[in-house]
Amino acid sequence: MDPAILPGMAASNSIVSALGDAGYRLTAPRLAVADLIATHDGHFTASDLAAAARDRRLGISRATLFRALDLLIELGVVERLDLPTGEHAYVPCAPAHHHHVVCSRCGRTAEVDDAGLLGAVREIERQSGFRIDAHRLEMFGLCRHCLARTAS
Amino acid sequence: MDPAILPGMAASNSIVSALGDAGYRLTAPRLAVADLIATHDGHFTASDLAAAARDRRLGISRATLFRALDLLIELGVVERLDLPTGEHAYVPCAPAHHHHVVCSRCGRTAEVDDAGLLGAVREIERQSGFRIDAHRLEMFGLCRHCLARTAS
DNA sequence: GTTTCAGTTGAGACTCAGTCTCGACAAGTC
DNA sequence: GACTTGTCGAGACTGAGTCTCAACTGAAAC
Repeated sequence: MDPAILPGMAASNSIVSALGDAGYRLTAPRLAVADLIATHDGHFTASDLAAAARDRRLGISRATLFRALDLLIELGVVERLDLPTGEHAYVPCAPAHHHHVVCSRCGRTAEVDDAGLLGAVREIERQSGFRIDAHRLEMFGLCRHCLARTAS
Repeated sequence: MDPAILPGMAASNSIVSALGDAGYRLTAPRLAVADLIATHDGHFTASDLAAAARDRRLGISRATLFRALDLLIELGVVERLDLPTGEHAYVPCAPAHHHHVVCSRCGRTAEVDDAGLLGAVREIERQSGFRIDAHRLEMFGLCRHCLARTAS
């Protein structure tokens, strides 16, 4: 194990506690991945994460990184997004059902709750004759900060 | 050019007219791709399309297939979906803004219009402080046919 | 009819995200 | 200490999608 990975570097972090609560071992590579994710402000791609791990000389292999990501997706603390460009990205988030708004300029994301969407989905169910079991809404635009910067 | 590709095989087809209207050449490979897409009932993946082209011995290269798909996406007559499995799929559709409901069992898709979604998006805009320029809603469930089959 | 030229093609190499396998290691249990 | 189970890194592999390049096509200009 690479000495650069030290448990404790990301002690206070909801991702770590989600791992622990679910009964998974809090190994050094997992803590390191959790820490990398926690330091990201908005969404990130798998290769962003791999590059960050390389920069910090964490010595985490690609396979381990993807395994950790899968685990965190399964636990609901990370979600996979599909950007309009077709790229896959990941965002840290709360485990409850919600949707993401992604800033097209800086990559910041915000989580939003239902906000009347469920009504629209029920209406669509009625229109289409489908029984809708799952839905995914992704929104893209400009965040508060980028809007302010554009206006000034 | 492979003699199996004969223009006219897909004469009456909205995809073909969209190509023509946009000023693109109606070449045999493009007509063949349009025809392949038109014969698909629900969504399909790029490799489905490649396999179908191979079965019919159309002699269309992968690059040409992807080029044709890109073109049709640009024209808005085909849309790219992200299935819950993480796979990319494509669906033929109308160029106007709409959303897709995908049957998780048989793959059939239905297009639905806004149905009150815009109100929800405005509310989310207010909540989050973002200016939302684009959104994508995908819904997954069971279509009328699969529901009936399940019930019986 | 010939020439020209942009648009289009197929072949195949390439990239990149994500998966899989395998042998090694580490922690907990007996 | 032996065993079991979970986890690890290395590296090969897969498959979608892209890129390049030389060849071809067809419409327009001459």
